[in-house]
Amino acid sequence: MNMSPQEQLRRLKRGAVEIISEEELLRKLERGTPLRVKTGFDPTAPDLHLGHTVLIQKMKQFQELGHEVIFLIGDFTGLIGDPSGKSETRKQLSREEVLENAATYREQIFKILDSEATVVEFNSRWMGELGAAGLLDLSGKYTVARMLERDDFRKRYHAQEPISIHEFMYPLIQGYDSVVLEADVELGGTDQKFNLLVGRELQREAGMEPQVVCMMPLLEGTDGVQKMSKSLDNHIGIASPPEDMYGRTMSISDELMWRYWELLSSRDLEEIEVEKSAVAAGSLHPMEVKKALATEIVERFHGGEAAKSAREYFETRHQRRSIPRDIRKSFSPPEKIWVCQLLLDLDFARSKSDARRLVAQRAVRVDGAVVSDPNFEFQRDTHRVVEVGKNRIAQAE
RNA sequence: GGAGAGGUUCCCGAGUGGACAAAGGGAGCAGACUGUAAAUCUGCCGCCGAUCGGCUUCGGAGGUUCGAAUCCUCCCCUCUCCA
Repeated sequence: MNMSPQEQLRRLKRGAVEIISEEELLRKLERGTPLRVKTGFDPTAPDLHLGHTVLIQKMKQFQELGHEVIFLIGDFTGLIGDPSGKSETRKQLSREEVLENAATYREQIFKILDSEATVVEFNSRWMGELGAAGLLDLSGKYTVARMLERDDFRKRYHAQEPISIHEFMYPLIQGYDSVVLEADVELGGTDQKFNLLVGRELQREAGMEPQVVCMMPLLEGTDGVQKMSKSLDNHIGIASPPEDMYGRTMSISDELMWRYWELLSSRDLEEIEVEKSAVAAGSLHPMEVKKALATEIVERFHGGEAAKSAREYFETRHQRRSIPRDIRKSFSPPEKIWVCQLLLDLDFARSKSDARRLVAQRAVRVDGAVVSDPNFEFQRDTHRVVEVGKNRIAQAE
């Protein structure tokens, strides 16, 4: 794609929270040769969700502009676990697990990126060779005081929480990756700022031109408060079934919806603004706008047909509150079975006690009728569909 | 190495011999209300074919006691100060 450096910069800026620095990026773009754009991913969470796609979309944009995108799987750093999260320690992954996760990653990421044009790297490739001496040398390049500048470390330090020495290695290794890969640009979430900047310093020290860092916002999860993450269960997975994806999108608040539009949709910002004011003026129902958003998202990962049927499913199940024709989950019951046992078998309840509670709370329905007796028996010959709350439904074969 | 403070259910955090399956908050689940919105309100939130009752839980292992999350012993882990 032939585009002036200025125009490229303008496009690349969209959605980015901060670029350090824009001038440097412009200068790099002016060289006219493809830039090496690095983005690192942890190998422990192969289930990508919409939050990740904010970053991946940006990678794609670089790719479309003719730059070389490097998808780095931090299999070595994965052994440490990025300290930015809550979990201090992370279990070690076996070689097989890492490879398996990496394969899942590829599969998911190439729904968005061009697999031909993407370079996939593993940092164990050079970290393995670095050795203990090399690692010591690397750790000599930074000081404890500077490490404690990192917000996360500082907070934990002041809160008198444990910080293991090896956690300090994470930013250093990530920075070293940039040195090895000779990255011109590194993409990351705003939470990566510290690590990204370490890369610049290590490169400078190695006599290289420091990478430009480009930070993308962290997408809030469906709860609208915390960042989207699998462990908080506020995520929308890009591999999750269309109905689920659609439903979860619909459950976000109206305010959050605009954020999703901005960060996830390919629609023009101006167009989004128009809709926003129409909703504010009352001439457009927010639900309709949200449905369009949900449709666009499902479409991207599952195609138009799936998006359409997800919408239908949603309308039947939730808006009309009737039992949809197409139920994903099915089971083959014995002649008769105690409801609580059935709920447990279907994974609709954690335990029989839990199942009993659900019945007591009038959350359980069989063929649309509320079950109020905890001793209720599900009969194969007369019953068909079991529901718990709004989201759990299964039918007998 | 020395001195001190701690480790409680998914998370935070109260509880220092019985009234403790363990306060309170958060998360989660369900119900009401709705646009499956969000917010709000209400209930639930260890397990057991069980509204009684039984069993398992308070870092780990033992012990004292009619009775232990609470007392004692040893061990493991975290933090702080001193070295």
